[in-house]
Amino acid sequence: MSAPAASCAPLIALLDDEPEIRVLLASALEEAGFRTAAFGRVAEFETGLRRMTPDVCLVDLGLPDQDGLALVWRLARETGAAIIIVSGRARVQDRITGLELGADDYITKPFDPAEVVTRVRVLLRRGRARAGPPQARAGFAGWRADFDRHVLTAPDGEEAPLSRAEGALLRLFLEQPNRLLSREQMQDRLGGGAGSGFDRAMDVRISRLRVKLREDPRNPAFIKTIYGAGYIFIGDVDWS
Amino acid sequence: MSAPAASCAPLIALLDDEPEIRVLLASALEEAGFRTAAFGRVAEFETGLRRMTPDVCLVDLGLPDQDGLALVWRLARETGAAIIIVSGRARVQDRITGLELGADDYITKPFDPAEVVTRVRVLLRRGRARAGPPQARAGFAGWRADFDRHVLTAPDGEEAPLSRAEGALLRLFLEQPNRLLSREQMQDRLGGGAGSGFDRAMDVRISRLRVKLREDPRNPAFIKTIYGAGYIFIGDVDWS
DNA sequence: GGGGCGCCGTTACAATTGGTTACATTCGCG
DNA sequence: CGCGAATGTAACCAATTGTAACGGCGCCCC
Repeated sequence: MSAPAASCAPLIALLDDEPEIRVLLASALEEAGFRTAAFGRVAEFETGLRRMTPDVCLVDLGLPDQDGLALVWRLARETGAAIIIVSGRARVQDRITGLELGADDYITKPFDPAEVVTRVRVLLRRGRARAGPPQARAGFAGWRADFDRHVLTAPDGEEAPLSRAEGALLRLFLEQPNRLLSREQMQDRLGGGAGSGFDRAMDVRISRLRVKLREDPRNPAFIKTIYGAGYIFIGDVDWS
Repeated sequence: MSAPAASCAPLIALLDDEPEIRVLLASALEEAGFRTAAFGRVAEFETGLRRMTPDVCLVDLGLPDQDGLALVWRLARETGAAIIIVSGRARVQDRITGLELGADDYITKPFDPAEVVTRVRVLLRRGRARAGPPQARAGFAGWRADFDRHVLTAPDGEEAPLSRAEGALLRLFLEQPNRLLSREQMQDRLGGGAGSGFDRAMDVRISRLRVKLREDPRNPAFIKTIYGAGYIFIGDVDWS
């Protein structure tokens, strides 16, 4: 959890089909010092998530264009963001279902914006507490990466130099293991220059990093490709 | 965060002055597989905390012998346990105060024990999420599916990579074994493309998944077709 | 200043994925 | 058994991805 916000204030993504509610929530959250990104439809929302990494997602369930619960399920699996459901359905069974599917909180309408802001803060508090100071070394599956010395050590002890781009990319993966990262998100984090529009640079960087990780091209062990979506690093990472 | 659970089942500490509520909550939690420790007074509760490390504390606010909010504040600072306030006070300001002081959730009376259990699970889920990848493996009839690594292992040990669509589909089946799934339900859940009107895509996906499962086309062992209705996965699935 | 060298973005082309289509097969129902 | 609808699946194709090859750029050393 704890998507380490790109720059400064935590980013809250909003999904609600009613514009007044979007405005109500967005202004309350911004007044509290958060950045917000509001959407009215599931499709837009998911497009938006490709290029940003919110810390918390606030989603309304009663959406016109798609089942909100399916979205919650996907969000819980594919993003590290905390999820708060805001819904008009107040029955206990609805709440239980939403929470079981992966939501972290469930707020029923009508709601008080101040309470929503507080619950957002609560979720961020837990996420934040975990984020330690940036470390320079990490290990996974017998491998070691040293980002100060820019060296990658294989399980058999052999060392390979990591170039700047490779190191940044590997570090990004190791900070977010087991999470889907879209190309846009990766580009954002790596500050990878203009790279607007059509760019295969990320694919090539991935490819080169895979070589140093001795990946089997047919079935990579660490960096998996999610067709049409991005990449995901699989493994237990421990920073030390 | 994430009080390192002693050994087996997570421990939930209860504090409520009404014995019936203690019993109600304790039995619901134990039925759900948790260990519980119930107390009626703040003093007893704090004594108990010296000899045990609960993963979650469920505390009632309207206590006779001490201000509950002060207790919440101490718990939040001094223990790593997640805190859920259970209170008769339903005003927004009460909830905000409790959450600001360090509670992770706030449930108002009267409550449904099932929802309390679910919210406890949610908090434990977040605490554990840090340790490693979520459990994303399932087994059935000698087969193993690893949805993080996107690998399907046959009973004879042979591994086959699962593409994204195949993995999502298989996962959907394994989460709902022995239940009829209509094409619409599956499409919804997989969040697949616009699903414009007439689509045979699902049939083709099923077909491809059957190949990897080495199904006999004449008599599939796992994925049965229900003519005119949908598909159903037959088998004992255990998630580990 | 020049040459060598490594990094890294770009391009081109091969391989893979997954939706669509077309046609064979099966099912439900007389 | 015949018929139409539903399903299985091979084949096709557009989009996406892997990666080898090329070339610009900065850097170091002489």
